[in-house]
Amino acid sequence: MLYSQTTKYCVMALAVLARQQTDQGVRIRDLARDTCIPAPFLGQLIPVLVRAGFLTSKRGRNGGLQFARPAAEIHLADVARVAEGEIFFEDCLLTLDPCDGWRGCSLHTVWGPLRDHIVSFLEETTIEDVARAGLGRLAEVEKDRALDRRTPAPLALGRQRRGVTP
Amino acid sequence: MLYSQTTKYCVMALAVLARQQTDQGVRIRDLARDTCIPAPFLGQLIPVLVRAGFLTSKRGRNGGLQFARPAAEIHLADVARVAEGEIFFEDCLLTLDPCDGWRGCSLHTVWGPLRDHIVSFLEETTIEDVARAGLGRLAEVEKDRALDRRTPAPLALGRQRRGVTP
DNA sequence: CTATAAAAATATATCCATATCATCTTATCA
DNA sequence: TGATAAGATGATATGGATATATTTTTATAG
Repeated sequence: MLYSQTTKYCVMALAVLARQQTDQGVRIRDLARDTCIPAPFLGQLIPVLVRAGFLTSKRGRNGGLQFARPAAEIHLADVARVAEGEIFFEDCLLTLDPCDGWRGCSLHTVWGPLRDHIVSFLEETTIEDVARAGLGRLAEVEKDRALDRRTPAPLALGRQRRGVTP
Repeated sequence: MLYSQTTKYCVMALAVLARQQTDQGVRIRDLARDTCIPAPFLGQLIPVLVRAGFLTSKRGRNGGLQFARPAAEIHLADVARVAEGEIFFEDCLLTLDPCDGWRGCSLHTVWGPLRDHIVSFLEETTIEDVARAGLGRLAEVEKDRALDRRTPAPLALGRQRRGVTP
């Protein structure tokens, strides 16, 4: 995976929250249910996202989560920086020169362009992009599921991995 | 990291080996020294690369490692498939629709192009590319090191991470 | 002011990639 | 054939990411 499960959880949580945003706060418990992130684990991710300035949280009755700034201003790169650390962006995929780490890496001509491409993607894509991109396809997915219910899929060709998120 | 440390070790080992290839076999011990991969760990990676058909190994005196096929015919994607499994290529970075894994993922329009780009890179880049790409820069790196020895670097600005390979 | 609902904090457990260690097997040379 | 040099194998240790459970703090309704 390009980045860790934890980072992915953060992206998912923020994107799903962006869809549910109202003037009411959203409870961690509900967000966990809607994202299928283990609730206690999400509960320990949230304070990180709050401290990072993405969210505000309010305790007590009628508490919950809200965005501290618009989802359109939160980029995947921001999330990755918080969840993976700055090191993530300095990563070298192809280090060759022995024992000298990225500094001595002589392969930036090979790896560099792809790396730039990846970083651009993370810098340009916002949580709102993620939240909205799905909407167009949701109906389609629903139709798909309805079909599934009527005509069972053929055995073990395609579709086997349903539900698996590696 | 795009792929795991183990995969990176495999790529490094193969690339360094491609540079040292003679009619003699190369010893695991020496390859470990030249790549700075922990020797016992490399010793357990090698049989995997042998079984995958990248290398041949010969035991006993005058034994060692050799390529089973030209380094120019081994692609990074082949190595990743062996070290990470096929799942690696089906990975979804942005799964949003709750509890449905990659199949229900509605974000392929966002993530798909980058993903294709990454896979193409892995499919097109060979071990020989990696092995040769560095050669042009080696002299430069050597000069750099010589300079370092004469004029100590300023404290804690830049260069701090020398030797770190995240 | 008290009960309650919520997030925050803390401590602990689990799992997997990574790494190490000890032993076994094989091939060659003297 | 015995000694040695090499890779193969299997058991075990470690660390960090992931996950869970428990307790503490805070805010609000009533």
